[in-house]
Amino acid sequence: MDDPRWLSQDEMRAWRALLGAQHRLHRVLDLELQAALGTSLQDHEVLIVLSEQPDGACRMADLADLLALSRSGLTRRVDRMAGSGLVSRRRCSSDGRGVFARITQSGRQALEAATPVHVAGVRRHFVDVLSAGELALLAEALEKVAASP
Amino acid sequence: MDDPRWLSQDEMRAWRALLGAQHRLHRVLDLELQAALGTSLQDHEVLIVLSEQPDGACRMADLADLLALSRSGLTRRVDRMAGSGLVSRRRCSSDGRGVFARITQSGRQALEAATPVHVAGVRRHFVDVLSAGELALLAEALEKVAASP
DNA sequence: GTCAGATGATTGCACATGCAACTGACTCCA
DNA sequence: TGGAGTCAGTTGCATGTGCAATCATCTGAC
Repeated sequence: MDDPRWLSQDEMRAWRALLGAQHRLHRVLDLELQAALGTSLQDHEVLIVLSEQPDGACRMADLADLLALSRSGLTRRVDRMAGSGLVSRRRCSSDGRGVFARITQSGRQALEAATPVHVAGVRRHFVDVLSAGELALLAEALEKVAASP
Repeated sequence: MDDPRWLSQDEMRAWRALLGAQHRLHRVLDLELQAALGTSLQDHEVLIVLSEQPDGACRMADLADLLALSRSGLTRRVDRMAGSGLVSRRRCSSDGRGVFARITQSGRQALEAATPVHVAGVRRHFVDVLSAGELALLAEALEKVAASP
């Protein structure tokens, strides 16, 4: 129990539950979105983040951080999404190296169409399974984990 | 707030914290294990699960479920690990289609060597960031999420 | 006994990802 | 002004993954 080389029962349970919950949620939400609208959860996440930025645009590096994605991964995802017309690229006027990814009108429409499906999924599989108190504590606890050095 | 088409502030926080925490943990634990011993977190997870099975062996399909991995993904992972001698395959005597994956002696040694590093990482980045009460509640809440239909 | 259908595992293929190397652009100091 | 060092983004390459198709085996009905 106290041996730092091992985890206690509760610690192990919490650890495995975290792994299991995340995997299951990501998977089922992606499938639901695909089935309903043919759009991927990953594209949807890009659209969500961009739609929250001023002017719907964001520098590539910042976007990669917000999405917890590597730079090269983001380059290619933006490639694909630009190909489908969901986002556009724009050079940064003040820094010739920089590029903004920007959500397009078509991207906003796709986002609007997908959001009800996505939110319903998050509710059904996550929010509604928990009480308000559990949710609040979960948020607090996991924010500490995500932010810890 | 009550509009089922949107998430409340707290719900959104909890949701994003879950995504962020999981991604960060998986990434940092994998890097630590790679740096310390050159073994991947994924192989390590296979070894953990197998070592907990009676006789250190498990049917492929069951193992895939326990690891939250697709069947084909598991086939290939076991291929690789068998190549490194960490696990072995054995046909099931009572069902000619079935295959057992079994942890080898070398696999147990690798597991023993990696466990302190892995456990220390889980402690540092997850367990120690939270109180005992938070951990218990987290476990309970996330188990509900992982198990919900 | 045999054949149709179900089941466990594997393979073909396409695709998303990360790391490392690269390119072009910026900064800053001599 | 010019050149070294840094930085943003992209590309080459290797790898890991899932879905669909496939193969071998089992099961049950006749």
